[in-house]
Amino acid sequence: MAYSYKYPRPALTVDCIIFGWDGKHLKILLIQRANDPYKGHWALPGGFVDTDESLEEAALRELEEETGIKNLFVEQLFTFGKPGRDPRGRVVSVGYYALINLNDHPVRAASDAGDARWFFFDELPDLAFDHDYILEMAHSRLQAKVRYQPVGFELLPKKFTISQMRHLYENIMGYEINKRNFHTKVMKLGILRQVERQTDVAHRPAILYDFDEEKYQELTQKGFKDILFITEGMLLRDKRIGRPLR
Amino acid sequence: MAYSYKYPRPALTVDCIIFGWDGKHLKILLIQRANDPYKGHWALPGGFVDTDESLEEAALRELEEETGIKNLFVEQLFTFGKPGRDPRGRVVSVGYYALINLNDHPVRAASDAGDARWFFFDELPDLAFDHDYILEMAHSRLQAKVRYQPVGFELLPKKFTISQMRHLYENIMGYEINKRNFHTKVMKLGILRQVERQTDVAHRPAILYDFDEEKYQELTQKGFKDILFITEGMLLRDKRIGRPLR
DNA sequence: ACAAAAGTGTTGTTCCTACACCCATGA
DNA sequence: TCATGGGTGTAGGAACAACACTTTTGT
Repeated sequence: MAYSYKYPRPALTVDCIIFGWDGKHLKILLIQRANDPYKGHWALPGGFVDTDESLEEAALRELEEETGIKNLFVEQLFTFGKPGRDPRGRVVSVGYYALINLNDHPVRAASDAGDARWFFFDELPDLAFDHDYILEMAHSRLQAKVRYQPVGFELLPKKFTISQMRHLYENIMGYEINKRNFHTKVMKLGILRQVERQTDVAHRPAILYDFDEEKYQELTQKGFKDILFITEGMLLRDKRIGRPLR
Repeated sequence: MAYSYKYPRPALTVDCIIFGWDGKHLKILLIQRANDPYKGHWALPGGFVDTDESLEEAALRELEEETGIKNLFVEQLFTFGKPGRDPRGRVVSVGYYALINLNDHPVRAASDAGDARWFFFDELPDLAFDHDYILEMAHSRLQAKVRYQPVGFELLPKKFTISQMRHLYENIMGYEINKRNFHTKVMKLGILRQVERQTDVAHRPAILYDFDEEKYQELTQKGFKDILFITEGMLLRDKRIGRPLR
């Protein structure tokens, strides 16, 4: 059975850019394509949009089908529609991205795709289609977002130290961050609750915090849009850490 | 002749949100629909994407066909794809927005649409489809953008006074702005060139400036992302001017 | 005692905010 | 001279940037 229309229509797909954090490294979730085109290549999870679901629902459905991950908060990134980006013909794709803590979301080998795996953000394979471009854009967006919103709580474990948080930010931004000033800034926000202390570490034990969601809500509502969380001078630009994408 | 596909495909359209400035008011470009659905209603200019053009090209083409306006810099806003947003069936729409100076871009009565007109942003008619929602989103985006980038030069005439610039920002933000502090901030950027003086006004003549594009480029490249152009305290929130949308 | 990482004190500087005030023009 | 809007001075405080320093643990 076929569906016909008076005018030609592009195919519509969604692609998911899932950033993960394992406590040490920033990672990206990729699937190995089971079919042509680009059979065997790694790609962003995603697929065609059904007629009765919203774009966001499509993104979440495809993600679950291909990787087993569900219940994410995704955010629309951009829509990619340049003719020629897919060898099968005109395909327009809506990108969605999300941030998760790796330990909370195990990846299962999926049915639809050959394989699903986390890759270090620094060591990505060549991707199918224009997915490397999409990924680059998602990363820029993440960097921009992180600067003026203290996000990253989705990525961190429930209890975390300021150092862990700083380490995460360093990996996202690609630069070392001034320890003192980061600490001051985070504390001033007042959205962390001290819960306990580290044990069994060969140095002064760090304080473990959790995230006070109520206080965070208050902040966002009172329009804290003019706080820049990561300021320019906080980044130690000389000593570059991590590797830039391409 | 018809086009058929193995699986159903949503139709893909683009919609254009064009903000205009006439020196006094913020306006929006709308067209009157010539055909059903929503025949006779006002709507955002836009239409179906052809198979061989990019999304941005489609937006610019539709805009020109329906309003005669061309050569704009448009920026992608968001993609709207909730089932049911169009009574004709599943239609996904990519929104593009742009800012222009009204005097530079005359609107001609267009062939494709019944009529094209500028509306005061404060006095919009009920719009077709979910276009009021799209417009609201575009306005939020404009407000956000304007806060951390000194845009608005597309909207202003070639020579303008600081007051005119402030007036524009007040209309975008919906609040009065502190005169002194706005002036200081603009001057500190160093992207304005003093060119001449007003004449024939019943008060001290203002200095006319133009926009130094080179200096602006320098700024953007050196990453001035952490300057907030419009800060929180600069907005005089008590004395609300303009009316919020809806 | 030492290494290692956590966490704190502090200072000069810039930026923000909120005022009050003066200036130049046409009527 | 007055009304009108353009433009400037400035002071207190908050935030930023940069640096050195102390603390607490395991080995």
